Parts: sequence; C-alpha cells; structure tokens
Amino acid sequence: MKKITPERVRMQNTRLVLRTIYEHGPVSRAEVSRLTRLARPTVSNVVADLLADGLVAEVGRAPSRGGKRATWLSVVDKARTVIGLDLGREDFRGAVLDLRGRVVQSRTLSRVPSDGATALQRVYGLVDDLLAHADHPLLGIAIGTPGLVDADQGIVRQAVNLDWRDVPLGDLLSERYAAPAYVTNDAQAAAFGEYIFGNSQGNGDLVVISVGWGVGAGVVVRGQLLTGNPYGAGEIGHVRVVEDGVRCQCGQVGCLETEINTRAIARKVRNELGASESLTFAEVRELFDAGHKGVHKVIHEVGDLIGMVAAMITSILGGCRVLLAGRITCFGDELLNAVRHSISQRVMPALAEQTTVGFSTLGSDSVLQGAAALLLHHELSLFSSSAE
Amino acid sequence: MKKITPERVRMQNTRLVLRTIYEHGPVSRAEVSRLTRLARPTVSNVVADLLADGLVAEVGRAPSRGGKRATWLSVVDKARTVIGLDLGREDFRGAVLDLRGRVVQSRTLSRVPSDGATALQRVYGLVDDLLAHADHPLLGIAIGTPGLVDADQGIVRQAVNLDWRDVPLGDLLSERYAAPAYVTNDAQAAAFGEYIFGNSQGNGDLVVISVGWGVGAGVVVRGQLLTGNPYGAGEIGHVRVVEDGVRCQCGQVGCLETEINTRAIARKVRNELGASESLTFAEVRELFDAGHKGVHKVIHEVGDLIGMVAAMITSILGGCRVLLAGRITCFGDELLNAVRHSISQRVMPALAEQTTVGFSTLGSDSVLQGAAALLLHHELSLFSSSAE
DNA sequence: TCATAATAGTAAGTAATCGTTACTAACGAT
DNA sequence: ATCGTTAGTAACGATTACTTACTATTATGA
Repeated sequence: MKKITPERVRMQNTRLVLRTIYEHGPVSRAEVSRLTRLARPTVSNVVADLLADGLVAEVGRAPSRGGKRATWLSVVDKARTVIGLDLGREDFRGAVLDLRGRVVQSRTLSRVPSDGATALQRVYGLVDDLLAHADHPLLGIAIGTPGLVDADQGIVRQAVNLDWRDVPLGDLLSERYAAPAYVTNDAQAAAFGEYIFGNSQGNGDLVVISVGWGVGAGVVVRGQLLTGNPYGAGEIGHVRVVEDGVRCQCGQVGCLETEINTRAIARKVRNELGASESLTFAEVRELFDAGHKGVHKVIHEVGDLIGMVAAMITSILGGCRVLLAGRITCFGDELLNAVRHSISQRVMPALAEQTTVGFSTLGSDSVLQGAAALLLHHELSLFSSSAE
Repeated sequence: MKKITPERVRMQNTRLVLRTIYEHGPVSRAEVSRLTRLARPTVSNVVADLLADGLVAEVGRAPSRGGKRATWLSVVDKARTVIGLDLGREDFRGAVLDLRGRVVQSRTLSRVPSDGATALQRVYGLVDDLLAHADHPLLGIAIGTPGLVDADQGIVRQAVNLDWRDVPLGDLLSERYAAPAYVTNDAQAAAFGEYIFGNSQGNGDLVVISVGWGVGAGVVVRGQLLTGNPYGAGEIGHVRVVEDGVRCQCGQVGCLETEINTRAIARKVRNELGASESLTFAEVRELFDAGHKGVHKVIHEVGDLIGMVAAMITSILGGCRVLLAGRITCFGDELLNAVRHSISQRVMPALAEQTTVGFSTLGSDSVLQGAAALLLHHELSLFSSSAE
C-alpha cells in the first residue's frame, strides 16, 4: 500500500480512461465520461495527454443523436512496441506484438544452445534483431520460459534446458534496453494469454493445463496470474500421480509428466501395440485418427490422469474453467470427455457442475501473447483484475 | 478499477496512516511521516481526524533523541465493536472482538437447529444479545459457516447442517443491523485468521487444512483469501483420494473426509483393533498417547493422505506453508512427519524444500478471528495484501 | 549557565487534481 | 428560423498534499 499523491491520481485516472477506450473502442469523450463517472472536462484533459502520447487517436465522428456529433476515440494499437520471447525447449521464438497482443512480426531460432551464456547471447541477439525493425517506442520486453521463475524479481531460478540457475534475466534485459522487462514461466504465461486474449469468455477463474514435451499449468484467479511465492505455481508436471510409475529425471517416481507427456503417450502406445521400435507422436496421432482401439485406450488413461489433477485443482480453487493446451489438443472430444468423466467421478457434484473443460483457443503464439499481456497489464493496466 | 477523487485520496491515506500506527504502534507523527513518506503536516491532519474518530489516541511521549519529545500514538483497540459468528456443525458461537482480533466476550448456543428459519432466528438472537452489551460503535458483522458460501455476494449457497440454500445472509444482517456484514466459509476464515493473527510468521502463501468433523482447507495467496469464483475454494473434503473407498454422504466414493475425519479415524482404529463396538475420538487419542502401534499406523495413513493433497496444493500454488488445524492436531509430530514424508515423496525437490508443514497456532477461536480479520481488512485495510 | 543543534509538531502559502457551472459548437426536429 | 439536445471547452471553486517557515522542546557541549 503506497501513499497517494496528485500525480498518482492523475496516472490512475489516465489508465482508467485508456482502458475504457481500449475496451469500448471507438468511443467519444462524453461516453467515456459516462462509463467512468469522471467529469467531462476531466476526461477531455486526460484524453489530451493520451493524444499527445500517441496512445489514442481521433478516428472519425459518431452520427448525431440529436445534437453535436461526437468525436470517436480509439487506442492506436501499434503506438508502442512490445517485444515478446518464448524460450521453448526446442526453439526460441521472438516477436513484436502490438497493444492488442497481435504478433506483428516474429523470428525463430531453432537448435537451442545448452550453454547458459550462449543462450543469453542468443536472447540479446533476438531482441536486437526485432528492435532494429521496430518503429514505435518500446513499451517493454516480456519473456516466457520453461522452468522455475521468480516473476516478482524477474529471476530464472532453474531452467534445465538452458542451463540457467538464478539468472536475473529481468534486470539484465531492462538495463540493457532501458525498458521494463517481465519474466514468467511459459505455462503460466500461456494461461494468462488465454485469459486475456482467448475466445472462451467468462470472468471466472481459469486453469490452463499445457501438455507437450513438458507438462505445466497456469492459474488465473480473479484476473490475477498465480506465479507462486516465490515461484513454482502450476508445476504439476512433477507431482506424483501413479504409485508404481516410471522414474522421472526430476528424481521422483510416477510424475504426471512421465505419464502423459508426448513421449509417455508414444511409449504407452508402443506397449499397447507390442511394437519393438519407438513411435513418433505424429504416428500416434495417425493411429488415433484411424480409430485404433489401443490408442484410444491410452488417451482415456491420459484423460483420467488429467482429470485427477483437475479434480484436485477444482477442489482447491472452487469451480473454474479448465482448458487443455499443447500438442495433446489433437485428441479432441475423445480426450475432453475422458477428462470430464474423470472429474465428475472425483469431486462433489456442486463443484463439478461449476467446472467446464475445453481446449485453449490460442495457438502456438500463446506464450508470446500471454507474456505480452502481463506486460500490458502491469505497464498500462489495460485489463481488469481484483487488484486495483 | 474505479476513478479516484480527492475524497478517495484522503480515505486511502487515512487508512495508510491508521495501518502504520496499527503495525508499528506506539509511534509518533514524525515517525509515521518517515514510514509512509507522507509529509509531516499531512500526517498531522490525518491523525487529527483519527483522534476525532476515536480510532487513535495519544498515549504518552517518547524519550527525546536530541530534540522535542515526540507524542506517541496508538490505535485504540476497543474503539469499535466487531461481531463475529462461527456457525459450526455442533454449536453456534458468537463473540465481540476488538481491532486486534481478540475475543472480548462470547456466547455459545449448543444444539444447532436443523430448521433453516429457526437457525436464522438464533443468529439474530445471538447478535442482539452481543450488541446489547457492546458499548462502542459497531464496525460490522463477520460470519464463518460450513458449506458453500459466495463471499462476494454474502450468500450461503448450501449449508447442509443448517438447511440453508441460497440464503442472502450478508444482506439480511447488514440491513437488520445497518452495518457491513461479511460471510465466509469457516475453513477459509480459519485460514485467514491464521494468516493474520497466527504466530507462524512469514509472508509466503499459506494453506490451512482443517480436519475435524468435516475436512476443509483455506488458501491465502499474496495476502488475499481465495474464496472461489463464485464459491467452493478449499472444498477438499469431497475430493476422491482412494479409488475403492467408503461411500460418502455427498454421493461420491473415497472422499478425503470419509477417509480422515475424526469418525473415519475412529473407524479405522476399531478395525485395527478388531473391536466390535465403536470408539470415541477421545479413546483413540488415549490409545495414541499410550503408544499403541495400530493407532500409529492409522495416523501414518492419515498423514499420507493429507500429504497427497498437500502435494497437489504445493504443485499448484508453488511452495507454501501448510498448517494443520482442528482436532487432528493432537497427534503431534507423529502426524506432521508422516505428512512431510508424504509430500517429499510426491513433489519435485525444488518445491518440496520450499514447503513447510506445521500446526495452526490459533485455537477454537480461529474461525471467529478469521472472519473478524476479513472484516477489518475490508473496512479498515489494517493488513497488507497485493490488492492495493 | 547558555548558546547551538536537532527533533516534533504546526501554520501559511503553493501546486495539482477533480468537480461544478456556464459557455460555445454543432446537429436534428419542428 | 427557432428550439431542444448533445459534445466539448473554459473558468472557477473545493480538496488534497507538498514546501517552506515557524514555534516548542530537548540534549549537547562550550
């Protein structure tokens, strides 16, 4: 809790006006005044600042409703440059995004280096490259990375694939580029992206379970992303779900990740087929699409395990939307119904009926978009949340 | 997000000053100015209001440190009346609490009526009785009740023991007594009480698992209590933890509550003893204290199941403090170690080491104190949280 | 003992904010 | 052409916090 000064008042009200225009876009000053309950002259003052900053522009005039025609205001979507990075396990992606979270342009670096220092240089190079072509002021840099991330301090505590331990990535980037930088776990970022930019509307709590090479979850409660204190929210990939399972590289046994990630699915399908050589995930998918019974059985098992975890999450958070993301989404309703059935068997009816299950509506840009959304949220307060 | 007006500025800064005095109590105006970074005249102005309201009083003078002696200010703990209610399954408790969450006086109604209308009348009677003896202005009414509670709207959605469905308890009370009223699930309230008034310091996330007749949890993330959206956070009593378990009255099988509540423990001990007649929980406790092997085995099983749920919670929230509360606390370190061992087996080491397990430090007043804390938090902003 | 420095608290004046009122501009309806 | 309505602006007042300057008080040290 901080003291309030007149400057803070103005900042807050400026953000309120900006968000109102962002949400209700094209909208007149008078309408903003009605929506925000700020006096009309106040709105005019604030809008003058926003026009000068280039964040808002006059974009035409409304038809008259029996009086002077109103001037429409809209947020200039491209008024600021947002740099987003997705430091995935298999490649690095970087993009310039606009204020609506749209990817304006992107770069991909395949073959991620396993050496920490080199990885950092690659990150710098990616940002340099993107900035070279950006022609609007930089709002900030937003990063989603696998591993344990202390989002408050912008420190990557542990990222196995990058060989990073306690790397203060946020400070490094914000000093180098003289702009705010936010670092978040990738599954968490994806969840926030879905919450902000996804199609599945609703202001209830949201859980996005990402299943691909890794398994992780992101949780949004009352418009706020849970990042963990100090870190580790949503790290469900390494919770034990099977008592006598396969040993995981994390040291435990029967982890969710070793039971349901893409390799685990391929492994289980191979066992089901009695095949001697390993399968690719693409081959598994082909068998699934062809209606192979054994593969469907495996998918049911996977859905059951996901439902088990989702049931626990529902019991802790209360009813919420559960969305699945990642390569696993290719298994469609077959998988969803298995998850739904599993949940309905495991939680009390009053909660189960408050819980919905579906797929994430964002594609491969979800981490980039989610990281950008966090930046926009913190820097411009463009989205509502309970913490205001 | 609401607009900010000069009045809101003053209110916010008044709360900031009040909280500073509350936390750092006896403290001078000058010291408050340094702590809050508000100018000294501003602090003097605000303090004048607080003195007039009776919330703060001058309580002596500080020794000089080379200048004029400072005037000490303290919050007047009893300046307002807080009514707290704990609508338990076995009895109703009502109390008057002060601004420190201390119980000033209390009443207990045993034999809870099973008829909803009568129960409501009993609640009114309890509040009337407590108010008759209260000689300070009423700040508000805070209720903790078992069942599913929509805390935002103050509506009890489902309380089996009271035969309540969709009872707008908050509005009923706040209209009848012309004061704010907050309604919360009892396990949630207990967790918040522990967070605010408990001994176990630390500003990390907190989970309190209450095990008695019922089983429930409360979760505090960044100083904010999770209540569920719209309700049902922490309802872990009816999540399935055993595949082939006992049927629960909620309709499911193998619920946590039917596996570890006090009756379940007594049942399991009886089976362990091969006894034909049922045991009381007090008898179980005596056998435990006497070192009976079979009882210890049951306690280990209970600890293992609690650890299983705690492991899931840790994986979702990230590392946190896990505290156990309720009658189960009598099993001491034996139980704690079983829980710790279970957790360490079920989550990745990096998270397990961020997780601590212990007992709640509040006693039977935890629900009353927690509900009061929520009221104080909302009405006077006496406690810090991320939502500011 | 007395001057000096330091600290607490207050008083007066300034700057910034928002709101209210009153005004002008623009438009449709009659 | 006139009236009523709506959008937007200008001028003024109220509230707030801050800055500066002041008084009251106390320890320190010459």
